[in-house]
Amino acid sequence: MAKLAKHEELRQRLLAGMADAPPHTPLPTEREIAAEHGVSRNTVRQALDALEQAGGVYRVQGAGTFVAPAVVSKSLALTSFSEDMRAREMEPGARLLTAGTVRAGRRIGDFLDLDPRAEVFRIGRLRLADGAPMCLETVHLPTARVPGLAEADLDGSLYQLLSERYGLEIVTAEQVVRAVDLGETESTLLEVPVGTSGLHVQRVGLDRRERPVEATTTLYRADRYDIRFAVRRTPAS
Amino acid sequence: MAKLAKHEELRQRLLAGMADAPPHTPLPTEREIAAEHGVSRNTVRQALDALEQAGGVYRVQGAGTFVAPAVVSKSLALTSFSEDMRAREMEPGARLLTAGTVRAGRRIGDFLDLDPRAEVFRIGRLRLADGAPMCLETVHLPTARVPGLAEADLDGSLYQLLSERYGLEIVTAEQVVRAVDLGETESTLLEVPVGTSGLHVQRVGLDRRERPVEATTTLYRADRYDIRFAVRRTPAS
DNA sequence: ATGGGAGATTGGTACTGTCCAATGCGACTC
DNA sequence: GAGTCGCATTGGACAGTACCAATCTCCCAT
Repeated sequence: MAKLAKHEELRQRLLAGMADAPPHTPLPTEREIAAEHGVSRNTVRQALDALEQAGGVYRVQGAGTFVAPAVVSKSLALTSFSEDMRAREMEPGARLLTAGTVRAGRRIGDFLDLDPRAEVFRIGRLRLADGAPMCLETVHLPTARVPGLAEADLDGSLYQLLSERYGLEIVTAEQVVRAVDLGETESTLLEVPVGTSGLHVQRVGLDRRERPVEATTTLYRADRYDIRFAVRRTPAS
Repeated sequence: MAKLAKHEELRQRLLAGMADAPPHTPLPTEREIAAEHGVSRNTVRQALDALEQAGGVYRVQGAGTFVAPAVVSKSLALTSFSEDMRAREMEPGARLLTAGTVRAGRRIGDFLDLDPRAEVFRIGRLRLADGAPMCLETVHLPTARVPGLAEADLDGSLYQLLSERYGLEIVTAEQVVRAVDLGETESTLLEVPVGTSGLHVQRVGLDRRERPVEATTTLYRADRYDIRFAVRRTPAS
């Protein structure tokens, strides 16, 4: 059990306390929370900042802090396919299509900050949800950074593998979302009619120092998948 | 000129200073910045928090704070169509298609927290970028909250109008993104072949108290538009 | 009843100070 | 020359205090 920071533990406790409160229910005041939990108001504010960021509460100066109503969605987080599916209450699965070493090429080389001729490990998988096709996923990893990676390792969570064996922690990802017309092979694998549309997500996973670690292209079935997230007004300039 | 908070002014100054620095350039230490700008270290941290959140810098404990490389995109912000297009260096435009009062119906009533029979003002516009069709936009506003709104008001920025005349400030929005097959009328208006795919964005704009103010459905041409954003790992639970 | 103003309440901003934890560099050892 | 150990540096975490700004409430005048 890792030792948690006070503000983080407080955040979780507040979140748990809010679990079954109706929207717009006021939380105790910051000063009250501070006294009640034996921490400084700074720490309370730090915890509330995180909750606000995640869309769990909203704050109004002079009025208080309130439980936010979940209109459509919470803020987006970086998740693996498996986590994502479980959050949608579906059972994740996978079928390996291809795995091997190829040259990066212009596009992938660009994403991963590599020479186009550099070798990358490419993994193609058909991802399932509740047993039916959900998306086609193609992962690219620089061979140099994952020596000894083999097909045998591809059962479990890729992120977990990268973290535990290679010390590669992906903390940020940059994504580009597009709508595309599915080609023949894609349609066949996803079991949808040719010509229907799909949701195309290009992702570059970055480590703590914003260095690219992994590039993934995912093609979702439009009829089974959508992306939900909250955005906020940010100060100009 | 509004009086800005110190942390906000500092944020802008730091951002300006970083403008033409190559990626991974270290910023001064927090203690140095504090001394240099005559503020406390807390204030510096608050400014850096905002920059980090926006994807402008990254921090490594024990090492320093560094300029983040812009791999594909900065974090997503809530923007109007016009702002969005200008950020993409295109000239925004609009052609009014329909405007009038209709009943909310199940779906929109649900989004806006209204009775399905309540009246909403509906505005349909074809949005242009550099003179060519970019998307179809349908805005829904509760009639009760925008009394006296007329066609004549629909030239300029809708958000600005809502803010100035009705005191409705949209600070948050929840979005659902899907890929869809375009129908005949849609394709015709967007000037693309029938059956091609489009990017469908459903947005609910919320005020400071997370009350729904506006619901917008936007249908983008897949060949001209994509959505870019950064996601971060968030603590479990 | 109704409108308005005073004051208490609540989140927002800011400063000072202290200690902790991760990093990285350099000296030292083998 | 390669590894390793220790210390200075840097961001992270907290406490405590003070004052400001938006909001809400409640009482009073009309």
